[in-house]
Amino acid sequence: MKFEAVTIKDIAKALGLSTSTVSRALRDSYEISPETKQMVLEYAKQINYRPNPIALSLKERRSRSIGVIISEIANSFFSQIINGIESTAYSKGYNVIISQSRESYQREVINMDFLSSRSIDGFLISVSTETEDFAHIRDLYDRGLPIVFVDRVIDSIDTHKVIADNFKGAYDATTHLIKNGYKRIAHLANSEYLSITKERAAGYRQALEDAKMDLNEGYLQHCLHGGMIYDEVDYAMNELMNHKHKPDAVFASADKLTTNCMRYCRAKGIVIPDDLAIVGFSNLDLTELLSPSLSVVRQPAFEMGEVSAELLIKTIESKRPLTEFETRVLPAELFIRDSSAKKSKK
Amino acid sequence: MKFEAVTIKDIAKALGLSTSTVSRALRDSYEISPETKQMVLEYAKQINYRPNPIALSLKERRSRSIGVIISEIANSFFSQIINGIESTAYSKGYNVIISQSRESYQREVINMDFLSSRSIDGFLISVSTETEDFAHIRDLYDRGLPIVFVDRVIDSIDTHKVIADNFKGAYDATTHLIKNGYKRIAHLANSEYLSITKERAAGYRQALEDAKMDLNEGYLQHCLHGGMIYDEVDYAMNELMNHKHKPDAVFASADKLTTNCMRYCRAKGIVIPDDLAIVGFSNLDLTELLSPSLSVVRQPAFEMGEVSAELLIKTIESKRPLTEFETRVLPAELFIRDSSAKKSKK
DNA sequence: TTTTTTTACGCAATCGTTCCCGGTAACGTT
DNA sequence: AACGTTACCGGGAACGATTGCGTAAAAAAA
Repeated sequence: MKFEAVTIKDIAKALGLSTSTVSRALRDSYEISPETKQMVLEYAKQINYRPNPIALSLKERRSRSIGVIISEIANSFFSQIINGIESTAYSKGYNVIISQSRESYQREVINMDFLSSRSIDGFLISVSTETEDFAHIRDLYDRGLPIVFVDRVIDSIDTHKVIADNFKGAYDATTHLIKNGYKRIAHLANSEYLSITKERAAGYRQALEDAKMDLNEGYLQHCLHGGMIYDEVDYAMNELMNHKHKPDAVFASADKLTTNCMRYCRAKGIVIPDDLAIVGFSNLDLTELLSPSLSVVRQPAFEMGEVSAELLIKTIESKRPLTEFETRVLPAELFIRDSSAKKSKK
Repeated sequence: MKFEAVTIKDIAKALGLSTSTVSRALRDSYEISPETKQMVLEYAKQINYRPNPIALSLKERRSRSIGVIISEIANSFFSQIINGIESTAYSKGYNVIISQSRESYQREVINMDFLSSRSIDGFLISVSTETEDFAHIRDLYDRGLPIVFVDRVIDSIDTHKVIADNFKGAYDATTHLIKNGYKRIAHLANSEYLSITKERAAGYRQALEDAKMDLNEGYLQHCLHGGMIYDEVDYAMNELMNHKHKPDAVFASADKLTTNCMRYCRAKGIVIPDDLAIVGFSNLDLTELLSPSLSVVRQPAFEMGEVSAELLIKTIESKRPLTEFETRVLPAELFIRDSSAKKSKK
């Protein structure tokens, strides 16, 4: 099946003009007489002419579409980021093509390869939790393809970056637990490779330090897939709960980590927050409906998407290669609910 | 910024051949000698040649990308559908371009217009709750653009359709409430325009009828935006709870309707399921973490996405316009949890 | 009236690819 | 020797749009 569109040629033929004249008339060139212009414009509107974007892309060697590499859209944080991206992209006439790595390095490489061969003008990337080797990204970067990182950035690649204030978010969350009387605060962390993991762990450490509390290295557990696989959370939580000094609170540093931690507690009969308090990074919009309602650090995902798309499009449309790049840090906010209620004396 | 790709011309020049020969060698044409073929293939691999998809699109008059129109990706049901779509689309070499209507008719029209002018080979559509007039869809359909409906279909347009068994899902959910002792079962329904609304309401009615229970018309409340706006749920629930015979159970027919119904109960101090039992259509993956855990009718969203993408691509790639269309009905499954526990005698 | 300038348009190249026509060898057949 | 086959390859026209350049006619200047 095919559906034939109207071309500039059809207009030219119908009006007895050349294609160049029609093209110029449509672009309102000065060297076309007002009468001709009006005639063309009217006819074009009448037959609902639309310039063929593919022909334009070929001519201008740009596709007006950007590729987005994220772990998965079924994650509130990322779906909100995408909303932000689409918002600015569409307003500037760009298409958005989304591709999910599902926290797999291999899929990330394959997807980027696929998209980059499909004439993408630039990439918006949040690397997978498994990604340790950046050759596939550096490769495209070196060939001059505009790239902007969101959330999970790569320090060694010099380009625009948009992140939340992970350090402060983690610091605030941990400090909140401390103030509410928790003494043994564990950290259920994301993959060690990720920038956000390091930043959040640093905030966690600093909070403990500022409160003159010792960091028990056994309280730090990493999950390579960011909690996407329940078993890794199960393993990590078992490690924590079998510790000789069982923690009384957990600071989880990702959406899935937080919810799967709750799942674990349900399964094991651990009462939140009496047995174990929980605060986690999460952008879920129904944390208050959970049982108990969940205290979270929330990132400004929509804005992050907007800003990163703006920066990417700016890079794409700049005449010459940029040399100055910025890193935008947006605030993360702590929402206190029941899962981290003041510690009960018992 | 721009990044220059290798073209067939570069290969031709480097190897002293014509572009036609190179093209044919790459496509393994019989009229090219094995030696030439190998030479071209080797060199192409060496310099990492990738055919320019845009040039191909122009030539073949197809873009190998499909447009998806849904209400919003931040909804588990739709994000799962998209996963299914991407899964088959990517495996067949198609790009997926997603566009969200956010349950707005106007946005749906604008987005479809935008995408159809961007050389889409076909559409996968789940109409918005507001969509009552189908002219924008019929228009494209009449011009021969392949279209497949998912979930929310339009009866009057003859094309492939993929839906869940809404009637049975609703019937099962309602029957389950009846069996658990609930006598006054209300139905919090989606927009009246939607096909799914009618199908689910029919299942609800049938279940009541089969149980020899009267349908109280006051128990049927519609929400024009499928619960996306809290206030409409608030209004509808107030109508229900102020009914002279206050219902003791609610069957909600959409994801957001269900969760916002819970929100309402929280806000009003209505205890679930003691004061009001709830069963709803939902594809949330953390219904068991809610308080109380939520009984749901779950749709096979991923499969629906897969199947619909398959049907769409089949339509796109068929040589002549199809005349026979199928409607695939996939099973929906009821998961019973605490929100619809057996009615307590009190 | 002649020359110059301006106006308004067409020609053709271009983007990267495919594919319809050729064309030219080197054979084999009569 | 003359012709037909076969194998291989190149030229060039598409696909739809833009754009530099050329140029006819009209207008302005000489």
